[in-house]
Amino acid sequence: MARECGVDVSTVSRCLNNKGYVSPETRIRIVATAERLNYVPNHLARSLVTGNSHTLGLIISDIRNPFFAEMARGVEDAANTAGLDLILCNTDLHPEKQARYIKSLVSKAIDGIIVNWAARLDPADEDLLLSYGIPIVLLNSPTGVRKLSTVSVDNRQGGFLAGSYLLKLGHRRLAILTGPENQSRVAEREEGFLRSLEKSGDKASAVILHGDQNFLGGYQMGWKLISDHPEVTAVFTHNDVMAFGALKAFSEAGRRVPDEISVVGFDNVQISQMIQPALTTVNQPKYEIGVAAVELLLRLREKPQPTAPTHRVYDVNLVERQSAARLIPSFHVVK
Amino acid sequence: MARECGVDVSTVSRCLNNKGYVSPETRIRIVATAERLNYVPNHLARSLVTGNSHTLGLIISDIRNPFFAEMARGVEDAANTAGLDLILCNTDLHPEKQARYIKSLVSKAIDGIIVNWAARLDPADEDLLLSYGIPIVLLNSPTGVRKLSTVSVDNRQGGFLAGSYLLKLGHRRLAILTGPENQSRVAEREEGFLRSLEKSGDKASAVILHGDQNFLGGYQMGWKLISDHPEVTAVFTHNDVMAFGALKAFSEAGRRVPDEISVVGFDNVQISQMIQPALTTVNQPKYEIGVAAVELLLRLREKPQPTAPTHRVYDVNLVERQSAARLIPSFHVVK
DNA sequence: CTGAAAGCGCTTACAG
DNA sequence: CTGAAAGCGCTTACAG
Repeated sequence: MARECGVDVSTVSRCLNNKGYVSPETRIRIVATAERLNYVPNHLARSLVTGNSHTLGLIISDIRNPFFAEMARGVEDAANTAGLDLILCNTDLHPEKQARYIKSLVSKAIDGIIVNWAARLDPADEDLLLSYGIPIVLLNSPTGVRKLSTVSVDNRQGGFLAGSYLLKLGHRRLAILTGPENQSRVAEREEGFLRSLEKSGDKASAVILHGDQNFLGGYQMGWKLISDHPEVTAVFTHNDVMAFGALKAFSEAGRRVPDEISVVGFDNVQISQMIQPALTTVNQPKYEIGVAAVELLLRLREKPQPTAPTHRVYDVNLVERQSAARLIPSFHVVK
Repeated sequence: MARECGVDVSTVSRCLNNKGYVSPETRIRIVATAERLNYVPNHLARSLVTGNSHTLGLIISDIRNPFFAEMARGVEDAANTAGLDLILCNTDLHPEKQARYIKSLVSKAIDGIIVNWAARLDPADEDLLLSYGIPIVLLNSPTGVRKLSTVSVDNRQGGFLAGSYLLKLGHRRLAILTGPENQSRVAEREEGFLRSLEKSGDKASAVILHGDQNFLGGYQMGWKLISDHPEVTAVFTHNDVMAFGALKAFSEAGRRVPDEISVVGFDNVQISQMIQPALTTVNQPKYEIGVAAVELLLRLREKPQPTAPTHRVYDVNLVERQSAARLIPSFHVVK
């Protein structure tokens, strides 16, 4: 490209990057030949010199989870706007897979990593991550985060909103279908829900079932609930997909939603408005979370490294649809 | 790292890459210091020399579409197994955005690109793509592909299966809710469906509605169908999400599925089994398509470039669930 | 305003 | 078996 044009590579470099002086005539000539040759500069070589690869890494459990797909789209759009590419990594929450990915990203001089951390985060993990010297933002707040920045959602508030809403509809026999207790998210949503019961002063009670955080888990717990606790009239699930599972179980068992049993989910994934009845659920700003994570990353890249971590917490809100309704006493099944 | 250990960088390189001779003693020493220093080799520098970046590009319209999410997961898993990272690009089917992404990937010396091509593919496009000298695999077969390899699905067969199935259930007044006619996929599925009607010999007829290929499009066409063609008892949609939209419209209109109207979708995305009634649909091996695309890419990377393109076409199959049923004459609404 | 030189951190023949 | 040398394709001060 340079010899084709009769100038030095350094001149081409200055020209195409718009830095340093280049005479108008040479500029025109260079741009013209670049176009003619369909010249694509080698970004790798540039990265090796400048030390930044214009690439971001996103580490999540599984892109097939619509929650992550929506968030990933926010990340990708924000990255793209900033001129960065996005490397996608699915860990299935395996810490070893996560560690492998991080190492691979670091070796590619990645500009930053956004990660939905797989397990508990102990101080040693944090120090290791920090030692790589690249910006890192967590998409959740695993217990124990002290030095890394995070973007998350007010899970307690979400649980509280769901509980308050069901109480307001007149329900007193409630249930929570949720995931493994050791996850901070799970614990927080449950806590918020239970706090709404306490605050109400009514003698409302809640059955708590733990299971897998997916469709099948929701389905199984749905059946278990019906057989073990037929008195329950309202259910809060840890996420939307579990709500879909519960809905299926209730339908198979002949329990009509929302007439006989109300269901409130969490996430507000796109499908929740497509199903019948449309799901009442706690909305998380998934796309915005993705965008915010990129923003934090870019800010970390500017500042000197050992800066105080930022924690951005988004509010959630309840989206009323058709899966929850006022308790009709006549429909109330008594054991 | 090299001086820390008292050996030359070239020795470190040979050792860590397991190529060339390294004495057992030095090997041990090198591995030990590498571990102690938590040394991560700079992959960028290596790529600059070897000319391959161990990264793949995946270009699709939108990762939030569950069809692509499932395919993307297949791509990512296969890439990961081969030691490659995956760059994700969402184009929203904008050709300019697509072109920008491709250029960016090429400049990063990407090992290959998998792309769900956005528009028609004319010979000039193909030549441009080929000129980059990197492996490229298309995830669809836009009309006009001659020199690029593709992985796709037998869309005609899918349409045919759906049509035959509905005919077998006794339906004679049918409808197709589909997307814009200029897309080859759309045309093929429609063709296959219509061929099943012709072959049957029955005097069956099909209403054809065109609209947006998403939930809203399916919803709108669902309503339109009910008001303009109330005699129709069975519907085939271009994809599952459109089926969800139609289902919602039918439900709102008080038309019971499958008793009064049957619905068959296309794709078999995970949610199709979660909804009520579970969707009968034509299954595409989405994950396998993603894996196959990576395989083709790797094969292209081995062979000398101007090799004959490969076209892998997957079979589809009908998944019977609850949204389609035998026509019950008494339920048949006559205009 | 432009070219020559050094260097980014590796790999790869090639001497020794 | 190991080191010295050249080079991957750029960028970045620095002369001229």
